[in-house]
Amino acid sequence: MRDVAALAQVSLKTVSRVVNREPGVRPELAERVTRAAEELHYRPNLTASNLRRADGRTATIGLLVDDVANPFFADIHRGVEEVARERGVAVMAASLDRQDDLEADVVRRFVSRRVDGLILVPTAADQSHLATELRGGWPLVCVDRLPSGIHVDAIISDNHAASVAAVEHLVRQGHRRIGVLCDETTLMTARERLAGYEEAMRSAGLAIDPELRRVDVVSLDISDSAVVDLLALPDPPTAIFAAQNYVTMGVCRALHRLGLQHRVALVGFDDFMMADVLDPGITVVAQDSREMGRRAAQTLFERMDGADGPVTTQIVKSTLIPRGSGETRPV
Amino acid sequence: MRDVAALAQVSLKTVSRVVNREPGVRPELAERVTRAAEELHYRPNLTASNLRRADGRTATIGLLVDDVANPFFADIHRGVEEVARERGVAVMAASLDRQDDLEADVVRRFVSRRVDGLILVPTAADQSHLATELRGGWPLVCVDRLPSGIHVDAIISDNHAASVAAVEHLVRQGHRRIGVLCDETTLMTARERLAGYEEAMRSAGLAIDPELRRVDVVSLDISDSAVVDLLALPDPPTAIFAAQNYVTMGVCRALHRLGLQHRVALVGFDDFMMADVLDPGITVVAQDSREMGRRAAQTLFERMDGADGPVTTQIVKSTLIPRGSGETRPV
DNA sequence: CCGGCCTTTGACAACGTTGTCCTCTGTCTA
DNA sequence: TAGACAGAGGACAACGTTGTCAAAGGCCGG
Repeated sequence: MRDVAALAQVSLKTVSRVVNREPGVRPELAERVTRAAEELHYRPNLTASNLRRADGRTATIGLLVDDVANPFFADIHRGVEEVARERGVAVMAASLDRQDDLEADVVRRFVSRRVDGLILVPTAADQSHLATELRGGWPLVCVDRLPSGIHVDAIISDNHAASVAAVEHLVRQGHRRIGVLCDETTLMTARERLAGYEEAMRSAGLAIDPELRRVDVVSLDISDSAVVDLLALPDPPTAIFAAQNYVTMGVCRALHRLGLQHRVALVGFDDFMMADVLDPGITVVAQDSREMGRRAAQTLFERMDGADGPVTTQIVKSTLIPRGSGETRPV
Repeated sequence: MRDVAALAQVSLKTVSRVVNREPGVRPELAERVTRAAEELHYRPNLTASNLRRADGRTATIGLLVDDVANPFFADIHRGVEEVARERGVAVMAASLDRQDDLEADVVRRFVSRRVDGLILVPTAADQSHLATELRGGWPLVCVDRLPSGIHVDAIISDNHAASVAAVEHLVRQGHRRIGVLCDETTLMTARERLAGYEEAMRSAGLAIDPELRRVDVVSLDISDSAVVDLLALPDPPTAIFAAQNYVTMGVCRALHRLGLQHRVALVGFDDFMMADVLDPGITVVAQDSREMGRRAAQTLFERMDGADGPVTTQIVKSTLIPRGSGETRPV
């Protein structure tokens, strides 16, 4: 900037004015500055600018998810990015891999970088440690899972209702023994979906057999073998409710390998690619993850802009998409 | 920091020393500073620190891909992140959506933020505009596609060889009319894979029928309808080589809908989830995209650390995984 | 022709850190 | 006991930018 000022024979401040399109510079002078900047390939240093600026904004937000490579979170990421891009805000993404300690660690790092706000998919069982970290109202929005221990805006799916609908759908096909596979119940989504399953079973007057419930299904492989297990029971389930994307995929794999994909019904939570191409097509509860990302970003930006209304929890509706696997009738 | 210094009754510099673990502070004093920092919830301001620091590093790198939600790029992202995390470096990701002008635009933005380096999946047909932007040796590494117009490190797949192998695989099953679907040929990967197809056809003594070649297949839907088109030809192909992940998925969808998945052979470039569960399993050339991301990040960090050896192009080998669809014989 | 006002420009301090260099204290050696 | 020396801590400037304020110049009305 100093060089530009020297070349254009003006003061630093004038260069600053031209670069920031502030009014009150003679067009002729502005032109001279622009040319000098061009010639020297001048690029403003946003870091320094942020430091000095009154609002101290860095035009950067942080996004913390389980895994940026998981299609569900990648879609959220994409939604966040779409909104952020419009405002010229950059997104720093980080994968937490469900490591509780990483959550606090990464948040601290992002705070050190003075991001303007954070979007978090809560991992740890308790987020109260963030309360001190974010005291003084650092904007934070949670997505996918509600945080516990802190009171902030959140965007989540209608986990409970959608799970009830999914299981009712299976009941309607005549299933009475319905298995359920879900992730660790420390996760709010897993708990809600499990609760939805149980409620639907109860209200249909069906027994809740603990044998048919498998929790801590944290990977596609574990899901696969859990299915093998379930189907080896003396009185195996005739239908399965898989409460998450990788879990559903694991069930698919197992059923196909066993050649039971047309015998055992399946409804999965969260849509995934090729679910419609498989035979039978996989009936899923599709979450609009991209929209969740968008809403999270919008909410965050509103808070950053000073919105101080009461904390909200937005629920994004999901849709049951029947494709065949959920319409299989019990033998 | 000023407050911490005041509370601990030391100078700013001493706080700085303690925070950065510089030697030469009495343990007792250091302890006092640490306690004060704790009490005031002091978080160092990395932005200011970067501004002042000798090396001017921001511990941030930029990643520019087509789309962060595309599983292929999401995996690259993940690979980059893994390496970056070890070094405490944050990753800013951005989707370019193949918009040529965005490439220059986003690079400029990242340069303004003074990222320490960039990892780019080249979108525009020509990257020479980056030469001026990055003059003076701003570290840049390209992934997936070679750039043109600039000479920088790159990590790519063995597109040509792997495509030859894929098509030869089909030829070996007895196919003589093999269709090929690929993306826009402005993309280096599409060109290379198409060239591999043609070479394999030629060296097998097979005619290259332009009717069997579809380019500009930029989405799953377009791929789907291209397949319908191809199979409606008077002399349709008995096998298809799909040169990209979404393209392959589109072919799958079309074949399944038409009920021809066991009649028409298929080999796809790039693996995808559920490819092994479909019936038949989809034979693919699997790229190790995560490894590509890792290597890109490693190479970038080496350059950032001052490595000034000759510019390299690393080729990450891909593997043909036979799963059934590629072993279908012609009728 | 003078005083007031508006427009354009620049000088200077400040943002929150760290690099440089200096001072002070205490210890060791001759 | 004096001098050298090492270790600990602080004062100050600087990083690249922007906010504040004042100065300079031109224009207008009286």
